[in-house]
Amino acid sequence: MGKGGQPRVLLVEDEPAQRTVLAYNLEAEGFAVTQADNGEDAMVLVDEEEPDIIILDWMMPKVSGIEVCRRLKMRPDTRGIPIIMLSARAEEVDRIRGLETGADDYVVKPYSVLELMARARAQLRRVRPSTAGVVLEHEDIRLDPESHRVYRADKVLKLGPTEFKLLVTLMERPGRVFSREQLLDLVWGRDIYVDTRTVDVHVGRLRKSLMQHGGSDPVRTVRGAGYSLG
Amino acid sequence: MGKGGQPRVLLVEDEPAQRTVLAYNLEAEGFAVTQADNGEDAMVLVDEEEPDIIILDWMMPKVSGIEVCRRLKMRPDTRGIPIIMLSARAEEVDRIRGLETGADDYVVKPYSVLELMARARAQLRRVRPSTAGVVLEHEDIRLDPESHRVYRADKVLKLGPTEFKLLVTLMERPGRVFSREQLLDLVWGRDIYVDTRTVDVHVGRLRKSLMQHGGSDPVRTVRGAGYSLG
DNA sequence: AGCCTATGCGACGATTGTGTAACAGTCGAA
DNA sequence: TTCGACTGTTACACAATCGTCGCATAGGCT
Repeated sequence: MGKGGQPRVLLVEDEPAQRTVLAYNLEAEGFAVTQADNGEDAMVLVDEEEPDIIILDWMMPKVSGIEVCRRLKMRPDTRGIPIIMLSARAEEVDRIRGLETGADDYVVKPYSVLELMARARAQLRRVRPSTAGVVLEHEDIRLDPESHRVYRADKVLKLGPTEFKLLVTLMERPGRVFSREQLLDLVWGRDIYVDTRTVDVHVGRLRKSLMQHGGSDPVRTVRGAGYSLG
Repeated sequence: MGKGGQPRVLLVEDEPAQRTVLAYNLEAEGFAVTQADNGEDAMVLVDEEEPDIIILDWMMPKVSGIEVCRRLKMRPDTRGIPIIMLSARAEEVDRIRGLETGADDYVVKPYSVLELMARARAQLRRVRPSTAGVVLEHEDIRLDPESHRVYRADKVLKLGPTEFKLLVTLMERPGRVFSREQLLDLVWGRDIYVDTRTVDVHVGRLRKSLMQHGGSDPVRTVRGAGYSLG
């Protein structure tokens, strides 16, 4: 996942009608969709877009789906990306071969769109090992991602969802200065159109939340550059 | 159990990417993990490490998972170790054969990591009834999985099946925030397609049931994230 | 100093997430 | 069969939170 927002899916399907329907539904479900209609483009887009998951048609001109799958599963940097293969019923015999090639799941046409979504989400959940278990600490601030709780000097703080994500981001690299654009990317999500000034406001809110029981301001403003923790 | 409280798990999976993700998560969940990428090593490590539980991939080079399972269940000294088999969807037909071979549970890929953890804990609890863990407790709520009964302040509560499963899930990790998707996975099951809002409704019902004799609301809503106990 | 830009902050409607009641469908027991 | 318990979905209301604006203030230049 881009860190913050929509999961990115690369949809590779040569049949335009099917691709469009699928893309529409995926977007309605909150995915950021990149489309390709052949295997060659797909290989390029994998590098450019760094998708979180790939939905791949089996039969395609030029480079077939299974070939794309095989190549991606051989590269160490792309191996981790889950791949869901789509296949027409007639090709069902090749099912085993598909999974052997490294596909993570397999959906036979005609499929239920709901089912495909559910499987896509399942894959994302499987691969993304949540930041669980790691308690972030900085000075007297303690953040537990698992329980979604933030403490300062052993007092529980109350923060909104965006403030929480913002704090997680800052605490993952204390001292590092994040530009407003970077924060928008990391906290809000990649392609979301929001004024960069909004970051200021939320930093302000985060500050207030962090100091709700007293204490000094742990957030540093770097004029002309951005913000950092400490 | 291992000496220091951590349950030891032997993880046998030949695909490095999957093994790594799983190991990471298991360790984050408090397991002591030993890894093997083939059946032969697995057999040796069973003796050397004396794991409390084994997670075993079905398909593997050399000695297959099912073969490892069969051998271990024949030896009197290893028969008692619970084995959870992992299998790709295409091999689902072999399910019966897997359980016949003696596997104690069976998880189909793609699985939710959370679910796998939950099942592993369930197996450990089953094998080790003497150890505290049979009866789940949190504050004044007591849940006895054996008798399927829930008490609060020594009064018996009446809950429906789904409410019960939901409460079990939450009580297995008090404080941890579960997203609606995770709860759907853990309580309803992975290939059931149900609206996430349904979770809200059942949480509401659980709340009412838990407070039917008075008392405060033990379920915490984490806006934008999910629910947790306490 | 004066000027210009970047930032802090309060206030405002708009949006989103959640709680809950109501409803219809399913299932099993009597 | 009829009954009752339970389910998943929907609709509505309310509250939390959001993004933007306006203006005040602070910082960095010449």
